[in-house]
Amino acid sequence: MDMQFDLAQNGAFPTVPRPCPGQTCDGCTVRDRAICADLSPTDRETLSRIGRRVTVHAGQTVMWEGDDNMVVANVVDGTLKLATSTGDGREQIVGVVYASDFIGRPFGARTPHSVTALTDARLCLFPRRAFDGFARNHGALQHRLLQRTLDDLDRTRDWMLLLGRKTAREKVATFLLDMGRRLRPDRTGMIDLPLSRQQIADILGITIETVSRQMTDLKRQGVIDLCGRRGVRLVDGAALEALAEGA
Amino acid sequence: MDMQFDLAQNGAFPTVPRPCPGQTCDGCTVRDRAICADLSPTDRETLSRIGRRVTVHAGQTVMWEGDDNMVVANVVDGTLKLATSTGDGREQIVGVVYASDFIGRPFGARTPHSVTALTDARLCLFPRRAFDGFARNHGALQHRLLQRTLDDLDRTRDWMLLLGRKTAREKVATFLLDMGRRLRPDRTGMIDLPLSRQQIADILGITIETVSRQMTDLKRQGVIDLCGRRGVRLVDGAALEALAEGA
DNA sequence: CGCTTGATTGATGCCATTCAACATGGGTGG
DNA sequence: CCACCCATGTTGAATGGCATCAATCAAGCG
Repeated sequence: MDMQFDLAQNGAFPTVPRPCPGQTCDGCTVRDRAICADLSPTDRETLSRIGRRVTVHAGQTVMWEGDDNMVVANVVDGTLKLATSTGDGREQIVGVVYASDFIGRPFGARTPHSVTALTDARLCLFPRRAFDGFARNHGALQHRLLQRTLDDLDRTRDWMLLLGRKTAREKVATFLLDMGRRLRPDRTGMIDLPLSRQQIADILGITIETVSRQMTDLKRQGVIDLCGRRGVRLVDGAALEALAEGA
Repeated sequence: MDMQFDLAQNGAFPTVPRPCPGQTCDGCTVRDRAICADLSPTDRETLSRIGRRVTVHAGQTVMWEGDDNMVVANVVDGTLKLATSTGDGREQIVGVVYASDFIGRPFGARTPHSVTALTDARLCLFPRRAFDGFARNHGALQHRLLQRTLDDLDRTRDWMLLLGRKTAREKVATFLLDMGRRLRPDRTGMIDLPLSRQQIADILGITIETVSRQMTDLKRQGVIDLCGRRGVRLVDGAALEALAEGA
């Protein structure tokens, strides 16, 4: 892991990322999908003044598991991973967040898991305590946060079935279908995975070699097509569905 | 699984469990730990009139994965499991709930996972839509629900590390420590597991035989002591901690 | 007592990991 | 622009951990 390196190079997070002050909610691309969507213009303005826009670079870790919980944020742009790891370095990715998602742990003293940027990303960052105070007084915000957390919990629990009970083949097939749903293919049907093999392995709870073998197997079977490191085309979706369920 | 049997015997849930009407919040044993804790007496009274007390028997399934989402509930007494399963019958337990916990999926049309009683249990049951409506208008309730959901999400994500990255030995050790924290031992230090070997296996994502082998191994090492089907004594907690982290 | 259900133990095989070599390709500096 | 390099990905062979199949054991119960 290059976390130590990131830390040395960039310093601990809250003080680090380059702020882009002066930016308001007016041009915000996620304004009506993020948790602030239901706020009145004046409330949104108030919230906006609590926070600030920052950018983080791919590989940079935004929050560390177990640290004092200082900030929460909306993801304006980019992709980040949430992860935990064992004492001896085995890592499990417990979530991947995209534009308009919310990160951090409101109403809690500790950061439950690390947050690391997979791509360059822009965040709308709030000091946690200030955000907590604001949320307590704004039911609409709190309601959206609740909805989002309930959805996250459902998805996370579904993923437990994959981690605990599915074979490597089923895991990879499920993962590819998931990506196919989330990502827009280009005109040839090719999609560009936002994750390395190692990251895929850390999501599925298997090794990088197993990911690679399963992918080439699926290619040999004509179910998918591989192109370069990150390109995949889902040739036979129905077959993938079948394999994902254990056919 | 005897789910089909339960269904045939008792009918689909919402109409089934024997109601115990007339009971109020006054003598409720979980009143100040459940989500209703922060409500004013009059609000609590209102909420109480929306719901009703029911009892369910061990083995009975309260909600079915994928069904229309009709009810939510407070657990007054007993233990229940939340589970999902693959088409071919492999099951993964995604949560275990105890007295004062909340079950069901507010603000959602579908039940995301099944809920089954592990012991006889008493529930304070609410029609989902009515509960949703009440919650929307009561920030205190919604806030507590949010807190609880955030905690659940943290715990669930932690469990993903176990499912995805830990060995059978580590899984069993972690499970036993978790039980040791949650359950009160008797004067000899013995604790009574609320789960069968099959259920433990379904929580840890391994087979019943592997659970059994790991337990007897730990016993041979003098780390734990086994007594009957459900009795365990954690003899050497420090050693267990070490094994849980991969020593 | 037999019957049933749950738990333990044993034998065997397979899938995923591990260790290792090799390929690829994106990026950089000469 | 090409050669080189390092990170990333693929492939191979061997090991081992866990699942599977199956027999035995231990309780509870009619």
